[in-house]
Amino acid sequence: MTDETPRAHPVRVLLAEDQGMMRGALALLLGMEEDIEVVAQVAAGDEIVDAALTHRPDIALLDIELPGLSGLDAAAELRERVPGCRVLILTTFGRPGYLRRAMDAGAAGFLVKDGPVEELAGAIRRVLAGETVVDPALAAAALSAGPSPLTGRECDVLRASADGATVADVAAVLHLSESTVRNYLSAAIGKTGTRNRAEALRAARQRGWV
Amino acid sequence: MTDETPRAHPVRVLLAEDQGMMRGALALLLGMEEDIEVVAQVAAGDEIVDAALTHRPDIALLDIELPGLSGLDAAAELRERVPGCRVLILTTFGRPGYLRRAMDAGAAGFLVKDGPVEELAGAIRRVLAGETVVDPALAAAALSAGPSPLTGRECDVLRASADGATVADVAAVLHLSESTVRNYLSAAIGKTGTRNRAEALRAARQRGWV
DNA sequence: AGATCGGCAGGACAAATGTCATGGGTGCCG
DNA sequence: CGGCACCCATGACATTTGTCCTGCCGATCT
Repeated sequence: MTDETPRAHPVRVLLAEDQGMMRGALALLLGMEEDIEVVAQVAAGDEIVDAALTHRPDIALLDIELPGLSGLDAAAELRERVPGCRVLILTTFGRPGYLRRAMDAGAAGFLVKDGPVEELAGAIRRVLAGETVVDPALAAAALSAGPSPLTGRECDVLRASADGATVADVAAVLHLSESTVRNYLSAAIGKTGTRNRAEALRAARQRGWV
Repeated sequence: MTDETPRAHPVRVLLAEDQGMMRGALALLLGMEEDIEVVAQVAAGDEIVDAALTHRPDIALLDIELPGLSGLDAAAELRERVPGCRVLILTTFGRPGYLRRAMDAGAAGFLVKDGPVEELAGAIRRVLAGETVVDPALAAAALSAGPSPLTGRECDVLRASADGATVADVAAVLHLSESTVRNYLSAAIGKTGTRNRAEALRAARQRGWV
């Protein structure tokens, strides 16, 4: 609660990452920095907001693929309920669509795990200084991808069609008629410019439309 | 250079991991241990053997999903060409089939990235002491899965059917007739006890049959 | 030599999938 | 109010996919 000059106390960081080894390694790594302190670590998306409310971090470092709640959804919720906390997304996949959705969710930065570790602490400091940290190449790709042309239902059906689920399966899960499911699927295939569900799902994921 | 008690020199470790952040963090982490020295880091599977030949590590810490050559294939090659080097597999996915194939490839240990970081250094020491390090629950699952009933061609066709490739696509890639492709696919679906290619591929992957 | 297994292919058939046209219902916006 | 987009549903249709049966070839084992 005592904030005075630029950097009175170390940056308080919340770390959300499901892989134990990665989480531990990152925490150790960040802990070695003079001006950074990892105040909370969580392994599931639905623990993020609670942890942020109790530990009041300056920055939340969020993975996207998390059990419970996606890091992107958690980011959106953080913006509302813990406004003082900036969000830095740290993810395996540099999909253009992820970046788009991260920005929509109010993230202040977007890092891929491919980069060197040294980038991380720097990105945290830059985000805290008010900068928006994004890989320029990725930003370009995200812009060229455009917004999603898929309707909500088309998304649902596409998602439910993963892993070899049949039309009947999807219809049962979503309480739709089989005809309707096929219609949505056909629409999604058309909009993605692909030849079948599998390709459509792949394309939609790639562009962040699901 | 300074020899003390148990070991004359620190354990020489080769680290193969494609995610830069993970690789860097692990290297830093292991480097902090007194008795461990990371002598080489590579990001691609096809660099592993070369690096091992030049740096002569005691242990190779290998991810499975790597560009170029899979960590499992690299492990098999290491056993042949760098016999003094033990292999410890470190992977995201605790699929039973991965474990099976790792053991077939002559790995001395199998760790999942989910576990705590502290496990890692301990596992390295235990492997070096001659132990075989495997998660017991995973070992049980691997045994219950049984060996692959799929023939070589059935595997090929299944793999080529990923991501929505059509029968015609697969036939073209593998230089087969469409009838033949459908026959293999049908056989694979039957042997996996599934309903279509997508499920068959999923099941086969899960059990390590591809 | 005969039996067996795997690779390869063709045909015939049923089931699942994808396409299209059509229509009704809702809510939103100009 | 009239469009407009989205949701949901039918029915008809072409295409793709999955199943089954048959057959040929070569390698391997007994």
